[in-house]
Amino acid sequence: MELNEKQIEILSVAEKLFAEKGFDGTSVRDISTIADINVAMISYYFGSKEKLLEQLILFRMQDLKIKLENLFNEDLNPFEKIDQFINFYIQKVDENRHMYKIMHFEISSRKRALDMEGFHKIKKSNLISLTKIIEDGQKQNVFKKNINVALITPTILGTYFHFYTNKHYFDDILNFKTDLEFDNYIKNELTKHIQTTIKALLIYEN
Amino acid sequence: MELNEKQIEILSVAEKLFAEKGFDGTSVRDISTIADINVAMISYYFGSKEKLLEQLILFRMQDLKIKLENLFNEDLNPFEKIDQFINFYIQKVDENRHMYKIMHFEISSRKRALDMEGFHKIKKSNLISLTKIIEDGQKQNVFKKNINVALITPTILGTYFHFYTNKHYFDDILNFKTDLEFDNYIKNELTKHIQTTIKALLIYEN
DNA sequence: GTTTAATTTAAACAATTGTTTAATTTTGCT
DNA sequence: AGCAAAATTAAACAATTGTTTAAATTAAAC
Repeated sequence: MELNEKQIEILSVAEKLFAEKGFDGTSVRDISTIADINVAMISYYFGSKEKLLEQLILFRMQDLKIKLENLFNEDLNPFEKIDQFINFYIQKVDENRHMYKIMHFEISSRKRALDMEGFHKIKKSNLISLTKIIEDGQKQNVFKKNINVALITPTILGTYFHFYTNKHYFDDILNFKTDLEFDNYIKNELTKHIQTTIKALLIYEN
Repeated sequence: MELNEKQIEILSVAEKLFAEKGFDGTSVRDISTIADINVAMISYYFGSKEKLLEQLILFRMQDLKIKLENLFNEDLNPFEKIDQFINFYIQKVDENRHMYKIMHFEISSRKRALDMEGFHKIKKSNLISLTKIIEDGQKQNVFKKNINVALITPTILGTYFHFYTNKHYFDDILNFKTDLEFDNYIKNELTKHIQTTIKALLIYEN
């Protein structure tokens, strides 16, 4: 489906509102008011509110596709590869935080199950990339054996999301005055924390 | 406010539905139907749907209060204390997974900001307990210096929540056939993973 | 310039929402 | 048993929901 400027504008407004107030907490009139269009245009362009969500997912899916293959050609040691992997991963997720929030906390509880397959496929592809890095490090004897790779992603993404979804709390205990401070903390401290955590886990022997 | 059996039953039904379908995705008629009561009883007992949510939070808040002080009297080394802390923490959170999901992913996006103070207070209290354990380990020279304690909790809770909220995905890649398998995996493998991760982080020197 | 198609609009639609009403039933107390 | 309070009910309420209609406007094609 070809999307014109106006349709993309509507999708962008919807994306922000869905992430902020949830799908059910957002009315089509909310969307139309902020997007400065007539309510009927949503049905006209997308058919329904539900189909608008489906289009939004399809539209953003390409952004979510994180290209990680190029990490292998470079002449980096396994630790540097992990650093780069996490840095790139968090950066991409952070850029698409609205969409990721919708994917994780909205659609998982949908009545009519939406197409999660594309999303799962991307996740699996990223999991394979990570597995390769780790196996590489194991061959070089810098990472330990018996690593459950499937649990690395929950720690990477989980740490990020927990921080992001509890913004108020961390604004409080870390004394952030502006949103920029919070964002910068994610880019620097939090990303570094996640990198350190994963690297530590990969060499730690119980 | 005193709560009778019927009121608690209503709150329990509402809790489950709010966690599953969200606050806005749950109608008072959904609640009344499942709780097998008349719709008007919700207004009669709680005043409104919003106040029902407030009561639910107050009611469950005591369950969320995790008593961690007793961990210090025992004769455990810092690693064992971390293991016990995480084990107890995850267990408590897992028991109250519905409420935690509501607290994290529902209320944070509420228009009329609800009382998050009690919840934040509990979190801060737990953070102090964890800080004591870590400082103890640092004094005994088994943990490294320069640990950002505030980022430990996001990794513990974040890993758990990411796993829990993406149940479908992990059912798929880890081949769980029943909910029990998933639950047992949390109790055993995932908890162990989190324990290992945090202990690794606490000794890892960059 | 006329015609056709695409876009945009205000209004109406039926369904669902949270809440209230007023009547009825049940309960607890003396 | 008699009475007052509490609990429960079906019905109605107004507001909001997503969606459709049919007319009006704009754009494109010839």
